[in-house]
Amino acid sequence: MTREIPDIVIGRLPIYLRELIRLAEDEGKINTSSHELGKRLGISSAQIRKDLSHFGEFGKQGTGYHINYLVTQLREILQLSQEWHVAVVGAGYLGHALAHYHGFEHRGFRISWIFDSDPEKIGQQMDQLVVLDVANLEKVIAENNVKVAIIVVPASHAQEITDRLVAVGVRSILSYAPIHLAVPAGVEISYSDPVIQLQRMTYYL
Amino acid sequence: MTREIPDIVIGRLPIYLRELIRLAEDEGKINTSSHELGKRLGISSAQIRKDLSHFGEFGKQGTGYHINYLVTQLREILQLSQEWHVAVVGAGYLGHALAHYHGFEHRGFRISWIFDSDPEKIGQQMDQLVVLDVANLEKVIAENNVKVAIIVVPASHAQEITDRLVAVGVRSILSYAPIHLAVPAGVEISYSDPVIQLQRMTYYL
DNA sequence: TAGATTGTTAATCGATTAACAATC
DNA sequence: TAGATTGTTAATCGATTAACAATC
Repeated sequence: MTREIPDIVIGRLPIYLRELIRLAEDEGKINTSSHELGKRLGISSAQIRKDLSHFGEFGKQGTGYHINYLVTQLREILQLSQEWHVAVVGAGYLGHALAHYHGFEHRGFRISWIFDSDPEKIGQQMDQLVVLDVANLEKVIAENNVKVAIIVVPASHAQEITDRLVAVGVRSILSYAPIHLAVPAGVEISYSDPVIQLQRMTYYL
Repeated sequence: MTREIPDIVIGRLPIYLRELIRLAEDEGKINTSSHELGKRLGISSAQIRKDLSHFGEFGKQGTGYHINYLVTQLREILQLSQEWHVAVVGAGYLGHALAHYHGFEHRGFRISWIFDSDPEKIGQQMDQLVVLDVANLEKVIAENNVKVAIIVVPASHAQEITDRLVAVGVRSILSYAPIHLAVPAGVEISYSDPVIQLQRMTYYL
């Protein structure tokens, strides 16, 4: 019987991973401790050790964690050893920004396709990509066995696009549309709506 | 003694607000219930009632909630009756997308300034705005008593910009830089890093 | 009135933290 | 060895849910 690992724990692993890479690459550190990592992230050292303990024993008493080793382990756990090809749906300003963003590199993802329905945009070059007709969405996704997509279409079209993506096998969706989307069990969805984030903060002003 | 309302409750209020507006504007509904709202958002009706109960009694037994009334109340709670002027720091692709995004309208925010350090970009028109020299950041923020900012600069500059914003009075920051930022108590910070969100989802693939 | 739904209480469930033996 | 830090246990803390009297 495999223990069910809490979602909230999974959600912190990428944060640990990002900071560990920063420690190694930007600061040239070889080792770190749960205390050091926690201090930098505003997370208790106990929580970091507890989170990691769900997956194995990665540290050594007295010396802490070898950063490169822990990075490798976290990448395995999160299935980031391979590179995931990502489809972006919507070639507006935000789709444009995503197509040009280099922050995906070496972090497990590559934007490989971008779709739009506007005849003016279809065929246009965007960074390394050419904007494809969204009419071919199903064909491209299915043929390439795409599992990850980013939705940057208007709210009015987001549910339809979601349904089409899910129907042809996409199982991880990041949506920038300001709307709650319904997805079947087994499909992960994550949202990014700047207004929602700002509205939470104005409460405290 | 005022009850301390959990952060996690505050975080759900904007979600409720967004869906209530959708119910009213897109579907013409006048009333709703915690059950209906919860079903649409994938949240239990008990949680919605409990969350709202922290702030008062907004519903009626038998008939539920009058949507417009609840919307008004939530806007008051979240301090969205006024419009907050927002400074965007960074006029790259993402800053460009934010400047053109119309999703802030009627939701409590207006992008009023955009800054960059690149002489090529300073002076350029972006939607209704002109790109300002980041050297004038402190002056503009202080003179206009700006409390809310969005950071879209490279990770390498994000902490410096954060410190400068905080020093002149900004207290709510939304950062798109892929890095954890240190802020003093009393300053709220929220992050948006698409890679972090994608990495959490690939665990389940 | 009968049916529906609220606001709230108490119980349950789950996450975080403190503490420490083990050990590098 | 002495100091440091892990992984883990138990205690604490906090959030969610079930249930229901009140009442529209």
